[in-house]
Amino acid sequence: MTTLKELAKLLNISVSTVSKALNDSHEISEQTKKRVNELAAKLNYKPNRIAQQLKTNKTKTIGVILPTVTNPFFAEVLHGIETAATKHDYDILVCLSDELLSKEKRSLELLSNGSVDGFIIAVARESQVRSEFKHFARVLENRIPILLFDRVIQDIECDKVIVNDFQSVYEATKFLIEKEERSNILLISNIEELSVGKLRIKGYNKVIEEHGLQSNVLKLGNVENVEEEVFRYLNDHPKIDAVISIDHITGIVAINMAKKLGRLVPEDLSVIGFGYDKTPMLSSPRISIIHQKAFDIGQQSMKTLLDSFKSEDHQFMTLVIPSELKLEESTVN
Amino acid sequence: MTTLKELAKLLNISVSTVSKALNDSHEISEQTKKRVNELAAKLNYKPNRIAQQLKTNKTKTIGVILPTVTNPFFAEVLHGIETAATKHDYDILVCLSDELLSKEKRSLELLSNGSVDGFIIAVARESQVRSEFKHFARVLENRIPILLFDRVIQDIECDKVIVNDFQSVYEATKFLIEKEERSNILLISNIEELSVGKLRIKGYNKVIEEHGLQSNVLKLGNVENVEEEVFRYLNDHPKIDAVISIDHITGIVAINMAKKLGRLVPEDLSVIGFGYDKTPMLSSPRISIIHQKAFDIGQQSMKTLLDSFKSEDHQFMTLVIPSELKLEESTVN
DNA sequence: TTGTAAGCGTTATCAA
DNA sequence: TTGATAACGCTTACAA
Repeated sequence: MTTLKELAKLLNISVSTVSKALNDSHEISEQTKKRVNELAAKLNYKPNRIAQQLKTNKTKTIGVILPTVTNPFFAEVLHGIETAATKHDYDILVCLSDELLSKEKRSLELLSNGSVDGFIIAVARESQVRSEFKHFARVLENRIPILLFDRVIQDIECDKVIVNDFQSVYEATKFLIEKEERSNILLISNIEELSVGKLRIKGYNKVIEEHGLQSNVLKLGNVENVEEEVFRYLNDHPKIDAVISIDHITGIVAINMAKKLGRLVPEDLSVIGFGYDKTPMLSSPRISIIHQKAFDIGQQSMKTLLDSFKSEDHQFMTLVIPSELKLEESTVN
Repeated sequence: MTTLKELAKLLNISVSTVSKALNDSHEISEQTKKRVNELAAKLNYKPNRIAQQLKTNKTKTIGVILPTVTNPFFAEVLHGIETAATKHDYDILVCLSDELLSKEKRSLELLSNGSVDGFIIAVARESQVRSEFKHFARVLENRIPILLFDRVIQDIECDKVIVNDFQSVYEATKFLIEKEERSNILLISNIEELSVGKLRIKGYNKVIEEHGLQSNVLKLGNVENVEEEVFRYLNDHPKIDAVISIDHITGIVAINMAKKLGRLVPEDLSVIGFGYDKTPMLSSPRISIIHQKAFDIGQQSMKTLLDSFKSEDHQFMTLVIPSELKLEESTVN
C-alpha cells in the first residue's frame, strides 16, 4: 500500500505538503496539487483508514449485534442498518449472538476497545430470559452509546427503536372479532419468553377480555415438531375459527395444518400472522400478516444513533415504528 | 477510555513497563505485574485496537460483501462466516451490494484502504450479467486477498468455494426420471442469468438429453407475479408430471399452484426445489429439496481465507461443498 | 507556499 | 528489572 511518505519521497516534497495537497488545502499551489494528485492516482494511493481512525479517535464504524440473521426479520433489519450506514459513510461490524448471553457479552467486550463508535443491538433470547443486562450497563459507563431495537430493556437508559407489539396484535385480534365475526380465536406463539412476545400476548388478551371471550394460547417454545403440535391442537379444538400467530412461521403452519384437516381457509378459519415482504407468497392461500417494517426499523436505528453523535447533551428517545395490518382476501373474508 | 499512558502516570512508572507487564513479559517483576494488572482491571483498561492495528499492520478484520441478506441462503452463509470468524478472533465488516455493480465497486474500494486483511465475496447479479470484474482484479493487484463463493468468476484467480450446481440438479432430475418415473419435467428458474443458474439448467438439460426427453424451462427472471406465471404454465401444460425448481421460492409456489389446480402432490406431480434447513416446513406437503449447506459454505470460506494468510506462497484452490438431496415422502413417491 | 514536529496508543529495540 | 525512544500513517499547529 502506498503511503504519504512514499509519495513525498518520489516528489521530493514533505509529507505534510502531500497531505495538504490531497486534502485540497488552500495553502498549497495548484501546480503542486496537480503533481501530487497525478502521482497519487497513478499509484492508486488511498489514505490508510486505521491511521486516520487513530488520529481522529473516530472509527466511523458501528458494531451491530444480532441474535441471528436467518430469521428474516433480523435479516431485513440488517439490510436497513447497512443501507443507512453506507449512506452516512459508516461501516458496520456484525456479530451474531446466536441468542446466547455468552456470545453477546463477548462481542460487546471485544468491540469496546475502540473498535466502534457505537452499538446497535437486539438483545439475545438468553439474556432476556435470564434478565442479565450488566454487560450493557458496563459499555454505557464507558461512554460508548448503544441503541437497542425490537427486544429492548426497560431498565437500560439509551435510545430505543421498537415496534407497537401490543397495539398491533390488539388491533388484529379486534379485527378478527368485530369484522370477521370470530369468537374462538387461537393465539400461537413460539416466542413467548421474549419481551415482544409477552407484549403481543397481552394485546391479544386485552381484546379477548374486553369482549368476554375465552383466551386460547398455544405456546410452542422452540420445539422441533411445530407442525404436529399445531395439527393436534386444531384437531382437538374443532371450534377454533381464527388463528393469530405472533411469529412469522406458525401462521403458515396453521394454514397448512387446517387444510390437512379439511378446514377451509378463510371460510372456516381466518388466519393472521406476523411477517415481512415475501411472507404472504409462501402460503396458499396467501396469509394475512401484521407487517413489521423491518427495513425501516434498521434504517431508523442507524439514523437515530448517528444523530445522537452530533448533539452534545443528547436526550434519549424511544422511537415506535408501527406495524401495518396487511390483509389478503384469501385468509380473511 | 483508559490508556497505557494514564496507567503509567498513576503508577509512576513508564509506559513501556506497563505495556510489558500487561503482556506478561518475563522482563518485569511479579510485583510490578501485579500492581499494573490490578489497576488495569480496576479501570477496565482495554488495549486500543486501532493503535494495535496500526502498529502491527494487521486488522484481524475481513470484509464480507454479499448481494443481499434477505435471501436465506446468504443469511445462512453469513452465519457460517461469522461463526468461523469469531472462532479465529476475527471480526467481519459486512457490506451489501444489493445486487448492484456500483455498490459492490464502492464497498470494495472503500475497504481497500487498510480496513481489512481480506475479502469474502459473492458477486452481485449485475456484475455477473455485465461481466464487469475489473474492480476485483484491482484489489488483487493491491495484494489484498479475495475469496469468492457461490457466484464465482472463471477469469479471476483467487480462492473459491462453490456448490456442485451442475451435479446436484443432474442427479435430482435423474432421480425424477429413473426412480419417480416422470417424463415431463419442468424446470422453473428465477436466477437463470447467474452463473449458478446456468450450471443448474445445464445439469437438467444434460439428463433430459441423455434420456431423449423434452426440455421444459420456465424462466421467470425477477418478476413480481411469480404465482400467476407458474399457475398459468401448469394450467396450459397439463402433462407436466414433475417440477424441479432451482431456487428456494418457486418450488413452494409450484406446490401451491398445483394444489389450486386440483393436481395431487406427489401423486400427479413430484416437486423438488432448492432450500435450506427450514424450507420444507414452509410448504404442505413438505417440499423435497436440494439442500445447500450454506452454513458450511460460510465456515469453509472463512477458514480457507484465513489459512491462506499463513502459508507464504499460497496456491489458489477451489473448494466444492456438495449439496444433499433431501427427500420428503410427501413430495416424491 | 512549503516544511518541521508533535501526537493519536501501541509495541519493540536498545540503553540504563 | 525498568525506561527512553522510535515507529506505524496520518493530521495539524506552527515555523520558515
